Amino acid sequence: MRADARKNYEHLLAVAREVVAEQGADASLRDIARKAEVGLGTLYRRFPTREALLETLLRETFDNLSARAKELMLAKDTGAALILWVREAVSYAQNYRGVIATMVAAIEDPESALHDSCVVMRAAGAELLSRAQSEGKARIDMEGFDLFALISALAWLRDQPSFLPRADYLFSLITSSIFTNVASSR
Amino acid sequence: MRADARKNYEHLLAVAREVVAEQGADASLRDIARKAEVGLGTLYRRFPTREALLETLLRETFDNLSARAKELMLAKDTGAALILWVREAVSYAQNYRGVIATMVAAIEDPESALHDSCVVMRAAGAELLSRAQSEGKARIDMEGFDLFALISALAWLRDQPSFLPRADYLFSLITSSIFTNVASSR
DNA sequence: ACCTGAACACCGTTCAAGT
DNA sequence: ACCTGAACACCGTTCAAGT
Repeated sequence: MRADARKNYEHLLAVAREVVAEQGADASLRDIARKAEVGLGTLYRRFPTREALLETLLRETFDNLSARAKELMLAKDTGAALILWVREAVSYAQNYRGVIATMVAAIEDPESALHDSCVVMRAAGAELLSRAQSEGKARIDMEGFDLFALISALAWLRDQPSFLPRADYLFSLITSSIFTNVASSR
Repeated sequence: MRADARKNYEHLLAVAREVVAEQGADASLRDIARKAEVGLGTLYRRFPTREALLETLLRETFDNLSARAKELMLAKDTGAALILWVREAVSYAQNYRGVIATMVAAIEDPESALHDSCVVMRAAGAELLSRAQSEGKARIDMEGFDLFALISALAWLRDQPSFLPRADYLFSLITSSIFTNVASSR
């Protein structure tokens, strides 16, 4: 990449990070380009889709979560390690409002730039889950898929201002289901 | 209302119901007016906001849910009655994709046309919840607020195509948290 | 009283024209 | 190689002009 292009790229990313943090994952791309003082086409050249931009913004987050999962695989209390990782995943997602819906869609769409990262993240959670299950610390009918869904629901709840006052309670309520023994569908 | 106005109104509603069922709660209002063969201003005259339109479309749903709650207050198994009502609420929400986010926002916004209906719905659930609680059939630290949040999360999960294959399981998983005894936040 | 649609200020996306 | 911004096809919302 040429030096001037590189500079544009870096600046674009910095501005995008701010704008997305402020306006959410569906922020106006036009607005980002404008605030970065860059032509709209330049943004599209570097990030052909919105997912591509989000993926770059979330790169660090995904790496951190993977590293954290690896660490937590060594923790003594497997149940606590699982919940802690879920909490961190939700907390990261909170940085970019609305990003969770895009991630959920991406995990079933191999074409999405976010696909691979989401799959890796789900796999990391699945490992922590199955380790807890092997010690009887999590219900055995849950799969990595379900854990990803639970994290998504928790992240979505956090995104709703109405629910903010009870966000911590709702987290503990919903995660408590991981420890119930049977599927009481009634 | 004049006869011609009434006719426009009815037709508009019928078309809106179809389009929203198909495209979700954020369907194009322009598209609705176009398909109803009515000027865009006519739609805005009858439904000054998107919430107003959704409220009219959901009128019947809200009434049904209220009636159902009343019936279920007489059921013998208070726990089963609660879960059944939650299931029906989620099922109704499913008719209009994305409507749950609007409802969640509306419940804290007295200006929204959906506000009152959402509050009534939450109150209906709260009654079923507290009846179950009085018999030890639901954890006592839950409030109507939390039940509404749980229903919202369940409805949101159902709206995500990725999660469809495990939707029933996820319902039973998350609702099982209602029966856990303590907040295991770990 | 009611209806219409142009007008305005926004989008996302593409691509011809420039350096 | 890279950048720009006009062009196109869409929005939501308002409101002057018509019946």
